[in-house]
Amino acid sequence: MRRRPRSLTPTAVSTVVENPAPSTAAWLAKLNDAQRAAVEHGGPGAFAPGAALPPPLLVIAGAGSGKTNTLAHRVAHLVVNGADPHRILLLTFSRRAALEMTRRVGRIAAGVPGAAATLAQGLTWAGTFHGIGARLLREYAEHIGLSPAFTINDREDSADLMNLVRHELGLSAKDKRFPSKSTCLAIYSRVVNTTDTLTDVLSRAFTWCLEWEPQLRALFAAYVDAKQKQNVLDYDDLLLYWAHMAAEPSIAADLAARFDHVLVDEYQDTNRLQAAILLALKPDGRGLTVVGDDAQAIYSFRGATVRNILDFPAQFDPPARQVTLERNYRSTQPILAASNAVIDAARERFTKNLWSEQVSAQRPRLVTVADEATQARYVVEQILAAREEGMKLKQQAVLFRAAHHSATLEIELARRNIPFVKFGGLRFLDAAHVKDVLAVLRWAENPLDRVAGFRVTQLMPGVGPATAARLLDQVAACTGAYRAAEALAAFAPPPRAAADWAAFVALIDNIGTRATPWPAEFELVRRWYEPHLERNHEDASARLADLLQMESIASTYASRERFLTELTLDPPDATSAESADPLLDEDYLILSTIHSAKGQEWRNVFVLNGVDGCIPSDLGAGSDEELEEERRLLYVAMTRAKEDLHIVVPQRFYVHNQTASGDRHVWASRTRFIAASALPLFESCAWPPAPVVTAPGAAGLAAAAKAKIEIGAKLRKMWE
DNA sequence: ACGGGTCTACTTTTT
DNA sequence: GTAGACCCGT
Repeated sequence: MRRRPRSLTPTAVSTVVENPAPSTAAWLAKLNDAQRAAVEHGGPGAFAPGAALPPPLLVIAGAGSGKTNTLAHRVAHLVVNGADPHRILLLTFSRRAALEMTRRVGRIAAGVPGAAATLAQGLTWAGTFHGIGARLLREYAEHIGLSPAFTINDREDSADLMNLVRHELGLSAKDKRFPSKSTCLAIYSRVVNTTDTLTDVLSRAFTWCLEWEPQLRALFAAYVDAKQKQNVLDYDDLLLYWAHMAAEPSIAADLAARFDHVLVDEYQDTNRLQAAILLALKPDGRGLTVVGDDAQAIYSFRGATVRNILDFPAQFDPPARQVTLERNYRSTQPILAASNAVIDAARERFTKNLWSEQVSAQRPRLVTVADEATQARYVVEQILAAREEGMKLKQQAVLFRAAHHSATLEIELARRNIPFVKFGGLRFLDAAHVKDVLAVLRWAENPLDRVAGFRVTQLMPGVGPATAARLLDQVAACTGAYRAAEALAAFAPPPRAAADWAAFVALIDNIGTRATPWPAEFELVRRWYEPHLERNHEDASARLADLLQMESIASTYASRERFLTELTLDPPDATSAESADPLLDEDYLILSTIHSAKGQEWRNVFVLNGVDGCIPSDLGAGSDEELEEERRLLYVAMTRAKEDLHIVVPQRFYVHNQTASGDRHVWASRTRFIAASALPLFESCAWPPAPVVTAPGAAGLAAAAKAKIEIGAKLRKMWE
């Protein structure tokens, strides 16, 4: 599980010096010219409330060019020059990035006379678009017809609700298959985030669903209606309500007046809705700074569009100022040369090539191995060898396109007792027992939440969908403050649930009336749940361990509402080898999807499965646009490396059930993004190295290799 | 109306 | 290797 600081407040240092910063600030001396230009944009003058805000600024920051550092310095610069930190809005891509940024700003400010004291109060508005949206919506809820007690559905919950609605509309009729719940949600989400029409989205990305357009439209209308009746929001609503709120004249002025400066990180991965929010907050662009790199845009599947960053300057009159950071401080020149060769082939781009002064004789390695098992052994041995030379496991990372690509490696790591933490892929929160307990808490928080209620009531033996639906209708019909408990007490339980019913009602009554304070409430729920866990699951003890772990996490949140909201918006996104999580100071290897590796760096980086079919993914090679995004994905992976980079190419890998023919081996070739002309930039080798042999033996080997290739071609033909 | 059993179709990336 | 839809016995 991910470890994270629990506080958003930067380290307070009690230096109180009233002097304003000197005009040529010494603390900016370590920045290069371009970085300093970005930091000081708008002039060294005062940014005190009431003063004219600086014009809009776009910072194009190549990989490893000190982007985070530059942004952090800019925030510190604003504060040093009189800006109120409570009136600075800092939007980042992930919660992790927000914490990192807040920490850095605090650290920089600690070294600047006068700034530390101001910043000790904290940068209160730093977070993701979704997280900040949730906070603002709770605050303004009553003005926009929301109850402030709304709960937030994560993707799974949203899909479940979509499914309930789909059944109610009778769309699960079986003569012709209707798109699955997650497909429906994906379509809906894309319409919202791209601000395109349903017709456009269907014909561009979901052509096989075009015939269902009228039904989908009706489904989405009913879905929106259900969310409103139940007082729940999904992820997209956090942006959508915010955007509408910001466009509402009566609220817009108030909202815009709260923030003098708005800074956005990873702007290349924002979508049109997010751009609309920014424009509503800062119509003339004054006070607005966005930072990003179009070469690293990898989230278009989520509705992000690189047009946001490409079109940013011309959006304003006069156009936004643009500063480009091209000097890379992260990687050696050979790693950059190879990365540049990959991204050079991209169709449309506006950053230039990165350069670095860090010389190295070591080119990135392109390692051919026989299969995935050999790939795993190669990676493990290289990692251990590097550790022998003093490189900690934490300074090394293994990156891959899809979460399951690391399965073979994970087994090998476990076998050799190498601790690791994996980012991306399956979530802790997806486990049934975790969802059960969270559903109880969510239902207590919001009795109208039908997905939660549905789940909770069906934990009772003998209660299925029909009984649950009847019960929930009665809950909705009750008008009292604690309607769930009231309806439950009045409900005649099915015979099989009779024995458990009293305890159930007592629990819901207790937590619904907040009779037990948080976090003791969590323990109460967990104890109530234990017998049901044992009844429903074979491996109850392992699952109970998860719940106990969650209980200790719960105690670090101030309230039930905070716990639920934070957990939904920032789920623990890492899993470790054993259920016990590595101690904070223990050394462990990082495994991560490329998407989750964004913004990070390691001394030694391995990229798994550098083959066509993985990067680019078979599923992502559909259109030119998707293919370009896959190329950028490889670029992002490569530019994570500081000193050593290994791209591993298994000649043969295993595919699970992609077709009716079932599981099978596939003969793979090097990813198409590393063109033959780029090969000199790599050190190509095979592993394990071929044994040194005498001349006759070598001839024999050459013949054998030739035979292998012919067989490979034959076997490929079988499937054509 | 529940719930256990079986069949089938599908598996990227995430706030 | 699994989640969801469907069937059927209780």
